[in-house]
Amino acid sequence: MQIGAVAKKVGLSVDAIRFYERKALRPRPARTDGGFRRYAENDVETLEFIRRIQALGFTLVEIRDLLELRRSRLQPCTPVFRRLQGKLVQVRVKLADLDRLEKELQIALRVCKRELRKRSAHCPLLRDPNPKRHKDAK
Amino acid sequence: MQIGAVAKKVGLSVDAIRFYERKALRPRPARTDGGFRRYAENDVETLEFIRRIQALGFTLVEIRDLLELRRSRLQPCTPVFRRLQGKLVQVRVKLADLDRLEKELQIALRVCKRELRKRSAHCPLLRDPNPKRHKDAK
DNA sequence: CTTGACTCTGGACTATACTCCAGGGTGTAG
DNA sequence: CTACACCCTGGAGTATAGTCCAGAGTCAAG
Repeated sequence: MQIGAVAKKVGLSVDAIRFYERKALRPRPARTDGGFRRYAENDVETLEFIRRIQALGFTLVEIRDLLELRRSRLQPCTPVFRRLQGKLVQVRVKLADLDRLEKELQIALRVCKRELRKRSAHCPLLRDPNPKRHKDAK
Repeated sequence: MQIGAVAKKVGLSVDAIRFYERKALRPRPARTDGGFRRYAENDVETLEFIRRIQALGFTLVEIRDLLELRRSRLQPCTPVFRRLQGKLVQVRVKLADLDRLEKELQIALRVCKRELRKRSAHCPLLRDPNPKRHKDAK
């Protein structure tokens, strides 16, 4: 199978596959005499693995690391488990950040809405988007 | 006040302030004869505004747009309100994405944990991280 | 006038995950 | 043998929000 066929099969672009190769995500590609990459089913599976792991929020660098584990005969769960936990922590931190952000936006929207009801022309957020603070210092 | 003092005051780097200027986030800076930027209290407020809005998740391009509203004499709430709503929608989309991601990771972790209890050496995630799918097609 | 702290400009660099391109070679059907 | 689809490489470009740098000039105090 050549690269175009593989790309179609796994839903990646030809460029992306070559990119992964440059980034050492893929081992070594077999070549024809003319220099064309030749892929086996095995390679398709690896690429699908990459896509699945990426969907779990892992970066390409992290995926490279997981692929190394995958290549070993012994494929222990523990290191995978640890990495998943680490990623879960990261995701939860981001969730907390976004949650805080959402609340801030809601507060700002409430301020705005109040002002709109008052039919006042001036938006207080353009002056001081944080209604809690008063300037008096310095 | 020169740029270093302003930077200290608002908690930005000197480079960041100059960067904002290049990106047209700041109007025009007054200069000394020697070419040094001179800032007034007014500029400090604008920079603080930028920081606050950025903390609400707005990009520099979006902030530039808000700064324009801010510069107008008439500072109507309605366009600000609309922008805040748009941003809220964006944030909620991201929250939903991350939430899905979190659940996926939890599923993967459960699979892993089960395997660890079985004391099996091989991690199923390295083979097929998505336990729902079976390969048989094609 | 010298010194030292500060500032100036333009451009290169960081990270991430690719995409797009030119200019050329390959594979295969007819 | 020709045509046409496909493939090759290396490098540049995309977006975001800055940081870091060299080499040069400026400002204020002593």
